[in-house]
Amino acid sequence: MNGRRIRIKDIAEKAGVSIGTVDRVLHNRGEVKADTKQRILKIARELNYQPNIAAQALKSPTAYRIAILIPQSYGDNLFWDQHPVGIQKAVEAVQPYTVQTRFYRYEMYNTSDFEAKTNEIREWNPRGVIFAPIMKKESDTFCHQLDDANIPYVFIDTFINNTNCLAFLGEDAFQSGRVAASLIDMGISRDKDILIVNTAKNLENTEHLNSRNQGFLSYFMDAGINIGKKISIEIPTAQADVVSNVLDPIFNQSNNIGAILVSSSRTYAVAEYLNQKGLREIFLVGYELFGKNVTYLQRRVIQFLIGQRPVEQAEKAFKKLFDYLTFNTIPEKKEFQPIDIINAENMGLF
Amino acid sequence: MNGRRIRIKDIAEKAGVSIGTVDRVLHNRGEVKADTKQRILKIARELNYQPNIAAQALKSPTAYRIAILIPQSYGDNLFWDQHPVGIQKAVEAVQPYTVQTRFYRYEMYNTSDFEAKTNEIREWNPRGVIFAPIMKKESDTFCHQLDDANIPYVFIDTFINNTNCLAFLGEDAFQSGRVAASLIDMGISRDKDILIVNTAKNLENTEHLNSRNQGFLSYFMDAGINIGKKISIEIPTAQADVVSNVLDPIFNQSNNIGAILVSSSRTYAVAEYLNQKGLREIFLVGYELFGKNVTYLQRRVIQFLIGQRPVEQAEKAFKKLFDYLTFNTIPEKKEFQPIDIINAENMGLF
DNA sequence: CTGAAAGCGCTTACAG
DNA sequence: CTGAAAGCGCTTACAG
Repeated sequence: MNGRRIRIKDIAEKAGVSIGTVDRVLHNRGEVKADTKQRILKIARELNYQPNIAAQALKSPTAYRIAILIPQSYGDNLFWDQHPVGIQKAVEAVQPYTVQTRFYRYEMYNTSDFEAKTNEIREWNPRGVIFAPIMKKESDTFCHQLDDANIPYVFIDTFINNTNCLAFLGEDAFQSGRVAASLIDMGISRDKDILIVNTAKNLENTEHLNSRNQGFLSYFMDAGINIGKKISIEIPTAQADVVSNVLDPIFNQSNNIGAILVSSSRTYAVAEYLNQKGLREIFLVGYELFGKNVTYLQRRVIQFLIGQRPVEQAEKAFKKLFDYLTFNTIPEKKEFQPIDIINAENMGLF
Repeated sequence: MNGRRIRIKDIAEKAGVSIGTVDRVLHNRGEVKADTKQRILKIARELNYQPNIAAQALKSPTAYRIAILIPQSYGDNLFWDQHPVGIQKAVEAVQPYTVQTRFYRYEMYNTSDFEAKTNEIREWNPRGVIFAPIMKKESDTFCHQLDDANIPYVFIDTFINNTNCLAFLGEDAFQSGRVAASLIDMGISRDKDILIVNTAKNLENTEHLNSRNQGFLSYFMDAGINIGKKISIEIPTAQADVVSNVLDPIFNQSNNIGAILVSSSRTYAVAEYLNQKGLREIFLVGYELFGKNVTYLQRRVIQFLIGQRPVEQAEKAFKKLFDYLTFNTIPEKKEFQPIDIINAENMGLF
């Protein structure tokens, strides 16, 4: 932190060349004799040269174009409205660099809309892309297109294999299933059954809901003490009548269910049901702190929500992409977000 | 984000003056005719002028001196070694500005050492100070000295009233006591007793341990279902023999204790005791994720740790001070950190 | 009270 | 293959 900083000029003097030549070497802009190049690099290393980013930024006020491709909010589910907030924060944080962001929001599970949006992005020709590859096959195609165009991309929320993504920021879904399990295991007695509610339309295409389920079950294989049944069901949409149709047959008869896990952010739909039916003894655990989930957590209909900090997720994704574009920093490939355990007592501070 | 940015030059042209004059007005460096001043300010506002911080930073490589006054680590307790990490991150984040930080670490509860360190700081004459006002009276004195010298300061960890602190970053101690209570309430049966272990030498001087205790008890007044006794005891130091001396009389006889709350980061000391005694049925909750606490959490001797993100705390404190010094941004005065609930399943991701 | 000029460290044409 | 010069937007003496 102390002492005067090394400038290009210092390197140039030591090497007996001009600053232009040093710059060429440092940026690999070629056309430098091999041995002067080596000499300069050696000196730069020895002096531990770090470019002055103020000067760098001052010279290049060209705005980076960054495209962000994420789902629309749908109905009560405002999960995806949190990411833009994070992007905004990250953009402000990289001042004095200027950045131009554009959001492309596709309809969830609508593959043709997804494709339309990816085409718009390619027309815009951004320097980098941040996106949530919820639909595997279509995302794969988009990755290839970006690879061909030499545009780096960062995944958020969901990870898919066998791509050249620069990085991934998201939840360790398997582990978050385990976290949910550990809370339920503690909250209900040993012999009670547990109902697992999945709300996705098409589970195959949403790998991380699967992982949450697997993680949840794995916990009871090695660490949990609960020996009750684990019953999986699916609720296609969050509408009240649909929820009732699925849950009534279970709860209108005698049962041994002590807890429910909702593997997605639509936990409020089940909370609504339990609340109306007066089933307040059920220990309910679900995902994501926002909207109606907050209300039901506060009213202690939901016992715990598992959070994955979507704002921070987007913020970090942007930072990684930006650092790559600006400083050529290769980020750690996979970074998992902390898994937040949130109940009525600590919710206010998130 | 779009369009060309307004520069001083643009304002100067519109006002029919030179850029020097604009600069004088913008920085209140006086000596400008009143009406030109008004004209320039008006234009700057209309054009929504924002200085280019790259250019600003490039011109003034004068490093801000920031002093950080926090306790030393002591024994196994590495809590205060986490804050320097946060400061470091924050300093890197404000590049291209250069900052010179100096850490002054006082011996916990040693008032004369604290005073010695505050004198050293005043000799160094920093632009701002970040400090943990653990000892109320001595901290008060230091605040007055800083006020007189016109040096802004930010509190971390502990808040004290009636000072001119720029901001406070820390835990809502009362609420974190409630969080601990809610976990214990869920983890043990209704009629079990709860032991509250306080480890500070001098509770009066450490207000936030008191607040945690109060919050903990308050939970059982309004939300908790546990009706067992709440027994408070004090353990002066974390040494194994001292811990045994206090706890043996309790656990060597028949008792009804189902859970222990340790109100400080020295939770590991109690975990060590429980582990050695084979008291694995006790539900143990304590504070701070580091060192031996981590080990015992992993081994499920500790059920939950409450965390307050010390790294992030320091990071934010620095940012607030820096933004004030650089951009004159007045921060929100009191900002509470999120209260993290951490168990063996989500600990790995923090 | 005000303007003109130098310079922060870098990058980008341009000239050789 | 290399150097000299201009300029990014601001601040800081200096001259008047």
